[in-house]
Amino acid sequence: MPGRPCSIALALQVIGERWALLAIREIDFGNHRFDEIARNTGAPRDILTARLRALEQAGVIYRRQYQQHPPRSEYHLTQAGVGLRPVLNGLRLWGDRWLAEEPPVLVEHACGHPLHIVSHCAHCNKQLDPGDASDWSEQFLAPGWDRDGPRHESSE
Amino acid sequence: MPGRPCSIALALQVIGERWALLAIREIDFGNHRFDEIARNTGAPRDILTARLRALEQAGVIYRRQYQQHPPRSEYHLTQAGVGLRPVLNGLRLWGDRWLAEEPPVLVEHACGHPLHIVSHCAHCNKQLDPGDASDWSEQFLAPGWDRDGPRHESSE
DNA sequence: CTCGTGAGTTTGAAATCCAAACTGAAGCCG
DNA sequence: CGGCTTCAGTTTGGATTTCAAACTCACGAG
Repeated sequence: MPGRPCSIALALQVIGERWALLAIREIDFGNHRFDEIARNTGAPRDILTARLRALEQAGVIYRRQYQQHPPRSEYHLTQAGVGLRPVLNGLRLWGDRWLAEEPPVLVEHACGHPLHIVSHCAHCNKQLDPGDASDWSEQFLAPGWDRDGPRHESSE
Repeated sequence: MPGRPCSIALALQVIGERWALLAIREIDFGNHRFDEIARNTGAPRDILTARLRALEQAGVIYRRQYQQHPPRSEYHLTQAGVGLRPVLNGLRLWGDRWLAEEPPVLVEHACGHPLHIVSHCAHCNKQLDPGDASDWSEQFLAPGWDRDGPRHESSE
């Protein structure tokens, strides 16, 4: 696991694999059972099993047994899982904007209008995004790194 | 490609593969050359080549030759690519919040304070996220679907 | 007794991934 | 000139993952 140390990379280790986010989408949708998740994502069932276990491990979802004997459980989002909604929303909006042929799926905000997210800095309340969180190209670097990779001060 | 029709799934087909988002992160960082991207992501070079080609294909990045003879090109984000920043930010913030041991990497907003994004509905300007774009569990469904999968009205 | 549902597990072939070595084509250096 | 380094890939061959489909086990209904 070389590469720049970075929470994006960290996050992707947890939810970056092929079916993970779709499973989370389904659970967030209210489809808590294995078969529903499998059907609606299209994921192979063995892979889905593996992903769900990994996501549970990572604390993104948890299992609740709703019957034993044939032990059957439902999958639910933890707080961390719910915390992925902004990511899901971001992906959806991006997909709608740049990928969808027909913009079919409209999400409405509680206010009754189609959802269009704008991000603001929580402190100064200014709108974000146009690269305004700039300078992070420097800020972002962990100590011991520069833009060209790890800095080798003396030995090593 | 079964599974629910959905722009999240669409988006993931483009940027859902293992190294895609990290490559985009690097390019957004200002590292436009192949070797830098390879180094900073840790991706195998052949895979990276494939991903970059796919992303170019998808219109997320474009190549600009900066010399011929040994043809060498730089990678840049298209508008669609820049449009992924909210997703990148979302992932970063989520990773920082739920995954990072030490919250090491602080990104500063232009206002000089640490970046903390809040999302607002562009129309009513209310803050979003706590599942407030609710009801999408219904809104989200494409025609011909209900929560349990495709609806079979008559034939088919 | 047979069928259907639900949540997996097993299987074996096919697709991917990967690290490391290799390939030109310059450019720099003494 | 002869040799080293940079850059952007390609090639290689083995390891790992993915996948669809079939199978399992334990009910519950008809």
